[in-house]
Amino acid sequence: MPAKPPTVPADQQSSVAAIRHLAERGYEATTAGDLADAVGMSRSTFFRRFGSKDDVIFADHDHALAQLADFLDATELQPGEALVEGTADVLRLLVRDPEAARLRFELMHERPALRDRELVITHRYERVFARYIRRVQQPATPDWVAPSLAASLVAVHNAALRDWLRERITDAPRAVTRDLHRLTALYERWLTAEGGRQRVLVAVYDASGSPDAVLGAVAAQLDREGR
Amino acid sequence: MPAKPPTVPADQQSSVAAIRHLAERGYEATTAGDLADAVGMSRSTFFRRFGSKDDVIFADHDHALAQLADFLDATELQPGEALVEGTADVLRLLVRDPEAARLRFELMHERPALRDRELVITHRYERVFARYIRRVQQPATPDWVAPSLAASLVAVHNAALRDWLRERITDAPRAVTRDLHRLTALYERWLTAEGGRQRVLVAVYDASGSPDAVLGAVAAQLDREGR
DNA sequence: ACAATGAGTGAAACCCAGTTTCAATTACCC
DNA sequence: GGGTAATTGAAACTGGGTTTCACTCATTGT
Repeated sequence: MPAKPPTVPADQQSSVAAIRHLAERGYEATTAGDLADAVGMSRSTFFRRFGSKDDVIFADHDHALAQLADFLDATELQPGEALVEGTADVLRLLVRDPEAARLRFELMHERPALRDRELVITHRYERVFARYIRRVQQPATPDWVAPSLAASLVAVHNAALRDWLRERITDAPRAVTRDLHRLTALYERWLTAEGGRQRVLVAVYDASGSPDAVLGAVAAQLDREGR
Repeated sequence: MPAKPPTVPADQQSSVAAIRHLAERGYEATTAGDLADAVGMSRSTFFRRFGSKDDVIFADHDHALAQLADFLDATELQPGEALVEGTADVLRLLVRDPEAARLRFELMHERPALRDRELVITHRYERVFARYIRRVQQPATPDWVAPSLAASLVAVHNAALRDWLRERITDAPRAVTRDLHRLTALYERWLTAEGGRQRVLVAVYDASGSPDAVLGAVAAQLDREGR
């Protein structure tokens, strides 16, 4: 599989038409020639534009991936927040066109080969995440952290997408944001300078105060520590 | 790509021969027919046995995957330990035949398509891990935990394998065991009953005692909590 | 012993995704 | 307008993977 020319936005509509055609007539039953006809170009041009019969199905991933890379390059957010936001943005993009997402999903059930293809495509996100994490992580972070967290981000994203496609959840970006916050919290010590410090809170309180007063004092102390 | 018959051990030698041939003559330059000749069977039989030109390169993964599934089904180890041991065992198996591993590695550099193929194959480990984690995790564990941890296990494994192939480390199983212990520690609260309990230690002590006495009392209390 | 069944193999024809080549068309630019 | 470069289409070609069929050789039942 050779280098594929970058997908221009105009292709987006064509690709939806192609996906629709594939879903209606079946994946195997549709030849590359049929597909080319369906999107209104010659077989040659079809391959030049989309690279392969499979890639037409995942055309928007190119866009989402580029957007993610740009975002991570430019963001000023804290690393944990940046990862959560970046991942949620990708999901938002994929969820924006429910019809395409659902047809893709059906096709992937019909054809395991497409599942594989999707896997490969989503793995490119992993690489982008890992590169970003390596760039922003604390000094002396072990090598395994970046690939490990990157893989988890993609896995959590994919799980949320699946749940949404199966209609187990309705607000996928919200769900993924919640889950990702908990995930990145696990890695906080390598993502933020404060996370690395072991802290001991010594609370000295007036024994004559009420339990509520003690709790209040502890809460105030926790706030001062920053979350 | 249809169902592939399970790889029998006899194929293992054949597959090494095939890999060697591919590495020597180049991937593109070798047709499926050449490969069939190289391993001493007809083109038809070659496809029946290995399913595809790519799969012959990753034939041992079938074995490793089956071994992992059996191990996780049967083990009595604590979940965290089981995951570490299972993953390390897979790595041990892949590292056992350094020549095959290295040739595979070279081929994957030459042909990005093979990288993709490997990705798909290693993803099957993720599913096996996720299923096991879901089975043993604590009640009320959030849904995202199993896929997230499973993906990390595979990622850490792959990172160790890559480091070993690049000769950045010499004892891959040892390195991966160390890293995986740290990884599973992050998820301990969902993997063990003790990890899940939030504990608050309230130490009431005699203000007239020495600091050492206080520390001693605290230490004793911690011991009684188990660990 | 010997048919019958069935699994494994090879040969050949076949399908189709993806590539390559070349000619035709279009767009662009001075 | 004319010349150049990029885009498109047509057609032939390569090779992976499938299918069909015939053949061999165990295994099994009688």
